[in-house]
Amino acid sequence: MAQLLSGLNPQQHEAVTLPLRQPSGEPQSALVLAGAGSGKTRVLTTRIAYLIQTGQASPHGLMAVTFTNKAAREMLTRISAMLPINPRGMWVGTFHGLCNRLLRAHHREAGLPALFQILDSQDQLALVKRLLKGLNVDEEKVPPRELQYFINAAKEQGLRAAQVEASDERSRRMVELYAAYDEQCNREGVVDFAELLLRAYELFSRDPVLATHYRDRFAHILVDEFQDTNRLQYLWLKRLAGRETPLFVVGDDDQSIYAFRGASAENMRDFERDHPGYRLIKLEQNYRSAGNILAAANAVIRHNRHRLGKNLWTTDGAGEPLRLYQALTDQEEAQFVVDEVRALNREGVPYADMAVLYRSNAQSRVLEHALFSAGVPYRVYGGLRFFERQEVKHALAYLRLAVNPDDDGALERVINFPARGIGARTLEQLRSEAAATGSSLWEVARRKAQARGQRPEGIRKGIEGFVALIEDLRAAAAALSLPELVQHAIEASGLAAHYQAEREGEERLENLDELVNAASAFAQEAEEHDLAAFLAHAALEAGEHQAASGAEALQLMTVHSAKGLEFHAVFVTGLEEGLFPHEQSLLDPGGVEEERRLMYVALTRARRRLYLSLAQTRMLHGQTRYNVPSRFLQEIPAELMKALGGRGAAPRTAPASALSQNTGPEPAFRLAGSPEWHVGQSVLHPKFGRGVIVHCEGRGPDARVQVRFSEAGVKWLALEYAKLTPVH
DNA sequence: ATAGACATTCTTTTT
DNA sequence: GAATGTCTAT
Repeated sequence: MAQLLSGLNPQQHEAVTLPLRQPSGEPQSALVLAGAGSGKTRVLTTRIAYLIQTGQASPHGLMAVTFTNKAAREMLTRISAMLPINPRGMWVGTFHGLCNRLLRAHHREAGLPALFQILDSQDQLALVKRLLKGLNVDEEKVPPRELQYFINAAKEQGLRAAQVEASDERSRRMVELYAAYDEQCNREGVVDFAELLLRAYELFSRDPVLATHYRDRFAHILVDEFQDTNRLQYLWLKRLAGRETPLFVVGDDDQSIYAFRGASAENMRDFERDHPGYRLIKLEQNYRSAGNILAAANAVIRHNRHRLGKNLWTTDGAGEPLRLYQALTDQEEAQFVVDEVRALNREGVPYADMAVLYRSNAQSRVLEHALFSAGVPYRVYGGLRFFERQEVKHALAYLRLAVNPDDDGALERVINFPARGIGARTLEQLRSEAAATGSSLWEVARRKAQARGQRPEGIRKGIEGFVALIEDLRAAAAALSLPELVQHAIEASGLAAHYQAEREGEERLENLDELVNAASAFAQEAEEHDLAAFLAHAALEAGEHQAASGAEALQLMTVHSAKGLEFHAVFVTGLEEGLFPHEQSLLDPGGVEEERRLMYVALTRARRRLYLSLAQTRMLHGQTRYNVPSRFLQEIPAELMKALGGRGAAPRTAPASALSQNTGPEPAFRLAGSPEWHVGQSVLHPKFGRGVIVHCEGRGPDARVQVRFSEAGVKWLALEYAKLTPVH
């Protein structure tokens, strides 16, 4: 025990050993405000170990919820390092993972088929599109993305279609479509991410006996990254916790970076209201970063209003100054990163202990190019994930059909991939018949195949072939082991042959092999190893199953995915207005503050060395943009920073103080030297050739011109995207 | 029916 | 620039 608690500072100690009851007998809830690098995960895991070791909790009676899979894994690893217990049976996981577990166990009570499938956002969008098409709704009128967003936003508030208040015509329409969407999901036996939570939440209201059972079981609920929870997640927690269960939540309002996804700062306030006598513990001592880095982070975050208030400090020295580099172009910025990274590596810093951070994934390309040319090993997080690759999704779709052939989404995805002569017309027939009879596409297809199979000339092709294939897979699912089944599906479906024939198919084949490997790994590790569980795993954990995670590689990632990590040296790149803070964020009220929190997260990832860089010119979406330094740079006291000179003689860097001159409050994004377009002007387009402007319309990003091209005729072009050059 | 050209659209972050 | 959707030629 002493060993468990040794080395904790007074606040950490208090959090870990906080009694479960208040003197009054009320449950003692706690809100631990844990600054970056203040030992948050340690407190959480040590408390769990402490509760178990002192007999105040059993591993079985405790639930710990995290936001990401990464955090859940880390927590499990640390717990099993501290305690001689098998953590597998413990309820430690993400909100979605735990809800999935709950719904699998009680699918009947939740009104779900035993083998319900999980839609990731891609699948969800596809379903929305299919729905709109089926209802003959013009995609111009109701953009699928907006509907998807509307549905998720409602669900994340805990609202079903019938409960959404619709004031105007448009929202009434959206609500109708939301209802139709849910019906479609039910027909297909599929569940989207938000639905996992909403179902589990409703399950407890609908089934009081079950609710009581779980309330009695989980005498302890601990929540990580509380600032990132949304409304529904909080409601779910409250319902599960009941009156008698103390909630132990850990969070940092300054690191709330998912408000855009419905994470609600309100939850922090509601927590205070809902838990009278709760204990507030602030962890402010930072064990990660040098003084200057913390000073910079504190200085930046101070510009936010409505904070719960927290200031990081350290007993460490000030350390080095932050290094600022202002490049002329994004390529030069990338080169700078390459040079510094190599220099640091020569000094003995392992590549894996350095990270390059950026605001958006699109920025990684230039960096990757420079690193690749220089032969620096690197690894990119995020981007296209393993289970999101098209070949993997195709294979998974076949497997999903083996589990549940009524899954129309999966069926549409692969009924003609690889091509087996089922074209748009055939599919259209299937669809209309399915709509008319209220059955799934699979049922219609099977009926058709049977009817035709009676005819003597029934050669197995087209629909018949497909139906036979799926039936074969269904039979195989019962007979083969998981990896064997995956292998069989890849071959029997023709996917393997298809990609073998394709010139660029090699990598895809490798990924399919990797899928078989993933299946055998899953079968070995997971407690449940049937196909349905594997498919759920694929949906919930899109997987960093990224190409060989080279142990000794520089880490490239977005600031979002860097949360919770730390590195010896960190490069925060692209510190430009419009990029970071992102231009989209400037529109909504809390946007800039969220960006600032993001900046705070970025800065606090560094232990010893922190680089800040920007480029005056950047190629983005095929356009050159001329950017002004980020406002966040001005918020860092100049004396903490040292401006680095560029290579060569040209004075291409500005001293820190110079940064403050040209950043006004204006949204500092403009297209440099963007010519004044006017009617009658001659222009050159890379594809359409020469033409003359005949109409101008709109301003800013919406500006469009109509051009009469000598070859290509008359076209409307959006100035923001079209690569038009003026001709004089 | 299908592949491939061509055009259009959207570009923030993720369970 | 990429990914998706649409049109066209086979």
